[in-house]
Amino acid sequence: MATPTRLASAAALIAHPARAAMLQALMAGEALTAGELARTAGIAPSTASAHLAALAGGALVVAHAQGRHRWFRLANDDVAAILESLMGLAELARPARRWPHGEALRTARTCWDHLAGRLGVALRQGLVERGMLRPALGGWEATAAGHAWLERTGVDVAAARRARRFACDCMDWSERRPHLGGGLARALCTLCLARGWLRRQPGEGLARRAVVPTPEGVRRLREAFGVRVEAAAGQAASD
Amino acid sequence: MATPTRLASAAALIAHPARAAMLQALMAGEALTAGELARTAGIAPSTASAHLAALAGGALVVAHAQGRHRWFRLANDDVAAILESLMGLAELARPARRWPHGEALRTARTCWDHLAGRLGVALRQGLVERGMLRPALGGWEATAAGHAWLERTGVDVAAARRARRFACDCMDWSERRPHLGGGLARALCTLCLARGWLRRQPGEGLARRAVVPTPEGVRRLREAFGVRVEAAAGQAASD
DNA sequence: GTGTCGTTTTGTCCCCGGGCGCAGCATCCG
DNA sequence: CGGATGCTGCGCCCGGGGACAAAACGACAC
Repeated sequence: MATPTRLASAAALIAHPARAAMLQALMAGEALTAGELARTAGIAPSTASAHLAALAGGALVVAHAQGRHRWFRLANDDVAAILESLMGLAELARPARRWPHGEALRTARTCWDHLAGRLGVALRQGLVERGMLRPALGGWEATAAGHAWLERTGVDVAAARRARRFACDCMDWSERRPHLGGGLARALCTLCLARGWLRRQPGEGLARRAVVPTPEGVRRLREAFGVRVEAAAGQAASD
Repeated sequence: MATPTRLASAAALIAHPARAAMLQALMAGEALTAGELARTAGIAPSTASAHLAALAGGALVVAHAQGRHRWFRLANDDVAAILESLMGLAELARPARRWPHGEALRTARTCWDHLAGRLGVALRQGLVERGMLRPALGGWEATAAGHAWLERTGVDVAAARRARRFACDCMDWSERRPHLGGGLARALCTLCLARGWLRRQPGEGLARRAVVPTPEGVRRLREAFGVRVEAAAGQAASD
């Protein structure tokens, strides 16, 4: 009876609406304070504190005290992958005929530390079609042309190579097709945000995951990656 | 608030000890009746029936009525993959210093429809090292030599190719290294069981997942795949 | 030092999810 | 056709998990 119980308790950490809301917010990739997470989940700070202690105990999040704040973030990308696949499972169980989460989220969002949604899927497709990536053991590696081109574009390829995985497929929960994960995808996401091509949404909770392309971003993404995105038009998720 | 709730309800299906026990039993890959699952989970048939209805509603399992029995099995390999990764998460949270689930389970077991444990990991390593497989888009493909050799060994390669994925890595929860999943892995598992090289454990629950090599199996696995396994020595998991 | 802010601990209350037994229904057996 | 078997729906009961308020604690600012 040992293992089923452990399986159950691992899932139980995610199974609570308030904890799920916090985890969703953390899926944006940034660290958040206990107070922010409490507000996001719509519960009292004391309640949130107990939940966060449970999540930390289950190795789903890690805490980092700084001054009178405590910053929480997801423990690692494995946790993010599990959350995404569970989202996919939920979607599969009740395929919504109407997408209820706001168009912005579907257009472009972050998945832990990389890009997802239509943008993420298109990005992967663009890189592969242009011969920048080729299949490798358990994922993708850069071709010679791809490596040169990435460096020229300003991607920190060296940092990407230090990651556990350079580039791998990560199933997109809304598009049902893979987008790119791993060190390269992280570097790309960082680049787009640093250059101001994409901007994070100010909202809370799930809406926090959405990113919207700036006018310059629309142009650059088309030029650099051959990705067609619309400028910020969709409404943010109502959370 | 829509999506966090859905994430939570998807996880909640797994979060219950009784349901988790049933899912674990189904991870052996065979279909089981409602009564068997009730006994496995140690609950009354009526309770089990309610749980199974919930699992079916959540698209985690599928039911198939035949006579006065109802056979349940996991809905698909995505579900199996999610369950395995949650097991890994649980293991990560509380790394047991002593493996509490019985040696047999760790030596060789099934993971949905393919082989896992030390045997599964060694099998993958053997095939790769001997040049039978090479990396491909999102997994592995057979080399020319590999194809010929697999057919000669009696593996139903044609059936394996019809699967959604021919061969891909599947993280092994106990070994923390990948074993082989996909159509090829399924065919290999089928072969080993059909030829009597491996025999399923008679137990219930988690123990059901264990497979033990017969004396002939030990020899054949070494000859055919270069895999060293011990004959049935470990005790079955106490469940 | 004193006030404020963010977080956690403690205590208390309340609600609902899950347990079983029983009855009902379908199926197979002789 | 009657009895045994397998599964499910209904009703009732119980226990524990999670909610908040209040208070304690530590850190920062002035």
